[in-house]
Amino acid sequence: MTLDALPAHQGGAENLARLLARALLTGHWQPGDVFPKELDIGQHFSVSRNQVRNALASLSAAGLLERTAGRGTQVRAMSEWHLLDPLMSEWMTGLMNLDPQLVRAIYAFRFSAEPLVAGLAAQAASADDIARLETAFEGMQRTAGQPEARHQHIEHDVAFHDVIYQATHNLVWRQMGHLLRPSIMALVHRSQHDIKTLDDSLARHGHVLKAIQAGDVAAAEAAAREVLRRTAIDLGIVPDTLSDGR
Amino acid sequence: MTLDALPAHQGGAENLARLLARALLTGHWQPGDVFPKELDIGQHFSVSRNQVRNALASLSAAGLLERTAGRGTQVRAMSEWHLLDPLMSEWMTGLMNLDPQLVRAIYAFRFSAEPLVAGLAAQAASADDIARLETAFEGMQRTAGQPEARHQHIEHDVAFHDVIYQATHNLVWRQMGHLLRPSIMALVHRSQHDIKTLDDSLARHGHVLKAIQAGDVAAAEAAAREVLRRTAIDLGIVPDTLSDGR
DNA sequence: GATTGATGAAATGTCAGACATTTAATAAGC
DNA sequence: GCTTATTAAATGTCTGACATTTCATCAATC
Repeated sequence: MTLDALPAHQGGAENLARLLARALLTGHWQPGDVFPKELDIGQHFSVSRNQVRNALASLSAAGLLERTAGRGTQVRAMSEWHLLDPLMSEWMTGLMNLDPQLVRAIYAFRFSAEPLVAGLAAQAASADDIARLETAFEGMQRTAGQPEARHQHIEHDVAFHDVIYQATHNLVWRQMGHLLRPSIMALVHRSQHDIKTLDDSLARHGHVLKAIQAGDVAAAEAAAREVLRRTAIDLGIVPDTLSDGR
Repeated sequence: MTLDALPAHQGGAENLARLLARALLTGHWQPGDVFPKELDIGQHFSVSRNQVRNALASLSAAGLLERTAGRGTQVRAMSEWHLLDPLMSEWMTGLMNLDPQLVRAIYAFRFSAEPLVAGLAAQAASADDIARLETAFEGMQRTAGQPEARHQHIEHDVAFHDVIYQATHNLVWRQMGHLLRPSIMALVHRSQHDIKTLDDSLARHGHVLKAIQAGDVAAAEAAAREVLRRTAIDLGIVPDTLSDGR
């Protein structure tokens, strides 16, 4: 893989890092491949070696690359990636063509964890949390079925899930919510087609809201599971086969 | 807080980063405090500005610091820390005097998540996973009650928990297992005092092993919950009050 | 002929200094 | 008193040189 296939960049080491990271996340390089050397990258994008080094340092910190003095820079396998690094999360935002294997893994995680999280939220949610959850849900209702408001609808949907993670009032789960944001966004983007599907999805979200309002742990878990089943159907994933290859 | 109270450092930007990170993690600075400037740090530790900048870049990436041109470097609040960043995990390894609030938050997370993880492991564990789990358990048994082998006992204990996360065969949970390693280590260190406690802990671990061997999801969840209850008792944590302050 | 050692090229890592940019405080001017 | 220059101080950036690590090549020696 060469640099020529990549889009131009708009200046700034962060932009360069994002650009290269996205190329890696979408599989433009294979694990074990040698990555272009600093000077070549700098020349190709017309940036200083400093910028390149800063960008590569970020990618290296995220486990996407392995750099060793004298040898060069190598691309690491997906199992080495630091999926929970906030940088990754940022780079993944808006990426619609993520590696399918990665999408499945993240969905599988949510499918196992989110019911539990909803249950914790039902226990720990404050009045503020519930108000935020209601706002998000009303936003989803208001924008449902309006093609011109699709973007807003997705925003509300993602916010709904995020609030649930926040409502656990646990530092670790909260981080998790932030990190999953882009993945959830990507999943939501892929699902939700016709009106019928959308209504069903909306109803299932409503059940989660009601359960959390009532503080009913078991109901919240069950309702969250139903929301994710809906997502799975939309994505064409069979829930029985969620674990990664052995 | 000044730099004078910190230990000397052994060269290398990574060591410097770890040193400063640990000072932050153990509360040597308060949120909002201004952090020493690059040149002062460099002078104090006799390292180049480059090293300092690299170290500070890491701390900044982990959410410990916020750097803004012209103003300086500020210390961020714990809620802003990227707890799931692998760097954090590395910096926390071996730290015995973590902030109590942080210890509680991490334990609360494990208390909620680990039963689920054990259940997933019971579903997905391969023969290799089970073999590793048995090895770890046997190691725990072999070194139990021998004060001179305490370090090894802890290693086996941590390995036991790690294997469970690995056995889910899910990329995200696996990462989680790696990240929690140092925290688990710290928790295990604090617990396990007398023989009686240790025997009880060992028995509870054994139940988890048996359930996973049998592929019994519900039993694995219940057994993992019992292991964590034991830990909670040792730590003096009341499981009912696990959610963070509202 | 195989092993060892010396040499050199090529990559990343480090340093030092100058300069740019941002921010905030201070002084000047109306 | 308010606005606007000026200045100081911090982080950010660039550049060129040098250091270090790694690997390949080739030669020397046994």
